[in-house]
Amino acid sequence: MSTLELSEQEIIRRKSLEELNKLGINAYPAAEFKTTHLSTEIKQEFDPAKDNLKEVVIAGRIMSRRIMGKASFAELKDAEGRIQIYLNRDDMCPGEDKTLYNTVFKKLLDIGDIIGVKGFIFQTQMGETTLHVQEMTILSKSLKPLPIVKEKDGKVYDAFSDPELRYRQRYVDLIVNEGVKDVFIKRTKLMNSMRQFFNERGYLEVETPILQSIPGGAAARPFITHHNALDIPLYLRIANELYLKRLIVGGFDGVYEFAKDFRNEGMDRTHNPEFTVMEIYVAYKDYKWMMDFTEEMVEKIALDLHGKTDLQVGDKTIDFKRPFKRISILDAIKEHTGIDVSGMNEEQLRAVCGELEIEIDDSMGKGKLIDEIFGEKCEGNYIQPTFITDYPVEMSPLAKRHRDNPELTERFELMVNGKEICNAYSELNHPIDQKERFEEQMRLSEKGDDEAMFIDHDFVRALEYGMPPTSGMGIGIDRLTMLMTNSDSIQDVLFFPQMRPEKRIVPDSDEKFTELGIAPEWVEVIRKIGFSKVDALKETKPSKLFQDLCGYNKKNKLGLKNPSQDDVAAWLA
RNA sequence: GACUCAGUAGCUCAGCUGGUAGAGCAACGCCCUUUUAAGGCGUGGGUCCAGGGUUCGAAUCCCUGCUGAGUCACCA
Repeated sequence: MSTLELSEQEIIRRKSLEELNKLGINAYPAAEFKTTHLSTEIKQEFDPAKDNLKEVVIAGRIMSRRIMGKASFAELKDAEGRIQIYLNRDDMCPGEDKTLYNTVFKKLLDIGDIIGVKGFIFQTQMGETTLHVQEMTILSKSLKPLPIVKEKDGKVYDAFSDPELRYRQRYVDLIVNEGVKDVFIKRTKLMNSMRQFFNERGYLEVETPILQSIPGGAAARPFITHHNALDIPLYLRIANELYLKRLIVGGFDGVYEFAKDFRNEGMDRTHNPEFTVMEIYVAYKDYKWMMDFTEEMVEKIALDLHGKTDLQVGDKTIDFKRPFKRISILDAIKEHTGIDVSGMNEEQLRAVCGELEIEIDDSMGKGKLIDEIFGEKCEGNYIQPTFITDYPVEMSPLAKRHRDNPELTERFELMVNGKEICNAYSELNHPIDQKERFEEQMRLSEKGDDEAMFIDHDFVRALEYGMPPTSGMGIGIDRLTMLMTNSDSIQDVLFFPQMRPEKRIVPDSDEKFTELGIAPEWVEVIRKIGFSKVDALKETKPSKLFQDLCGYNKKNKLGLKNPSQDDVAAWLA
C-alpha cells in the first residue's frame, strides 16, 4: 500500500500500530475478553453512598479523550451507551515503568480504538459516574479517524451529516450519531411486537418463495434473474400474497410472513427497491374483523414502543388509540370534493377529473379514475389513523366483491399521516370470479396499464379446490417504522438503503509503471497527480505530464531531480 | 425520466464582483492529577468531485460528466 494514498492521520495510526507491535502488544488479540458490566448497568447500580462496584470490567470504543498530564479522562462507548473512564498514570503503572500510560495510552491510542478496562467506580467532583482504570487492554486498533461529533446541553456540534457518507458507511453513522441505533432497535421491537400479537392468537409464521416464476400478488415491475440449471427466467417476488393464500387452501387457519419484496421502480423518500411487508391471512374472517384486528395491533405496537399512543411525527401529533375513523372511499371523495361519484360511469368520472384538474390518460378505467381522485384530493388529509374502505372492483383484483354492492370490494387501507401503510381485503375465494378478474387485468395491461397483473393459473387451481372465506392484511414495515420513529425518509429505517455502487479503481502495480522506464521515485508522484492506470497515463500528452510532474515536485518541495522532457516522452512512447 | 441545489483538510463549514486556499474540531509537539464541546502555547495537513472552455490568471465564470439530496413524474 502506497503511503501517498493515505491521509496524514491514517499514516500516523499505522505507525502507532507498529510501535505497539514493537512493545510486544498485539492490537488485535484473539482471546475472549470477559466483561462484568455494560455502561448502563454501571450507571444504574452505582450508589456513591454505598461505594459499591469495586471490581468492574467493561469494553468499548474510545469516543473522546481529555489528557491532563499525569491523569486523563476518556469516554468509552459500548453497546448500550457511553461511560467516562479515568486514567491515572501511577494507578495504571504502579512500578517504575510508566510506558502503559505515557506511551501506550497517551501516544499510541486514538479516538476510535476499542479497549477493555478493569477498575472501580467512583463519582467525580462534577458528579459524573466514572470508572477508575487499574488495568487496560487493547482489543482493536482503529486505523481510520472517526468523524468527531460533540454535544453539549443537547446541542450537537459538527454532526456527521452528509447523507451519502451516512448511508454508505452506516457503521460510522451508528458509532458517532446518537439516536441512529435506537431507530433500528425500535424497528426490531416493532416486528417482535407484531410476532407476539400473532403467535398469541395461534397464527403460524411461514416462509414462501422469494424466487418466483410468476411475479404475482401485486402489480409492479419485477426484478428478473435466470436459473441456470432449469434454464428459466425467475423473478424476485413483488408480493407473497398468492402463496400465503395457497397455504390457507392447504388447511392452515392463520399464516403470516415478514417478507422482503422487490420492485424495480423509482426510489424516493418512501420507496426502496427492496422493502419489508408483513402479510397475514386468517380463515373464516372478513375485512371488518380485520379492521378491528389491525387497530388493536397498531395500538399495541405504539404502546410497546413508546408506552403511549400519541406520538410526535414531524410537526404533527398522531394518536394511535383505537378505534380509528372508518370511511368509504366514495364518502371520502364526497367529503373532500363535494362530489358524489357513486354510480358514475367512466365518462362521467372523466368529466369530474377534468373539473378537479386531475391529470388522467386513456388507459385509466373506472377504478383507476376513482383512485386518482382519492389520491389527489383526499389521501393527504388523513393524518390521524383512518380506514378507507370499499374500493372499486377494478382496482382490487384479489378482493371479494362487496356484500351490498358488486361494483365495490370488501377492502380497506389504513391511512396515517397522509400515507397508506396497510392494505387488506375479504379475500376473493370464488375461483371463476378470480379467473375473470385476472383476465380483466390482462385486458388493462394490453390497454397500456403497466401495473396490471400477471395471471397465476396454479393459484386459480388452488381456489378451485376451495378456500375458506378469509381475510388478509399487508402492512409496510418500513413505513410503519418511519411513523413509529419519526423518520422522514425510508433510508433512515433501513440499515443499508440502496445506493449506486461506489466506483473503485484498482491502481496498477509499481512494476507496470517502471516497465515503461519510469524512475521508481516518480511512480508515486504520477499516482498522486491522478494516474493510477498505465493506460490512462499513455493517453496524456508528454508536455502536459512533464509540466505537471515538475510542478508537483516544486510545489510539494519533494526535492526530486526533474526528468527531461525527452525522458517523459520516452515513457509514453 | 425532468428540474433545482450541493460536492473545498479526517469531520462540519467559510471563501464577495476571477488575483497563489481559511476557521473550529480531529492530528502532531510541549505544559497540565477529578476534566467533560476541558484549557494554554506552537506545528503540520488540500488533484478546491472529474474533464474541457473563457482568461495574463479559475475553488470562483461557461459547458459536459460523476455522486448525492430535494421537488415532480412513476409507484396496490
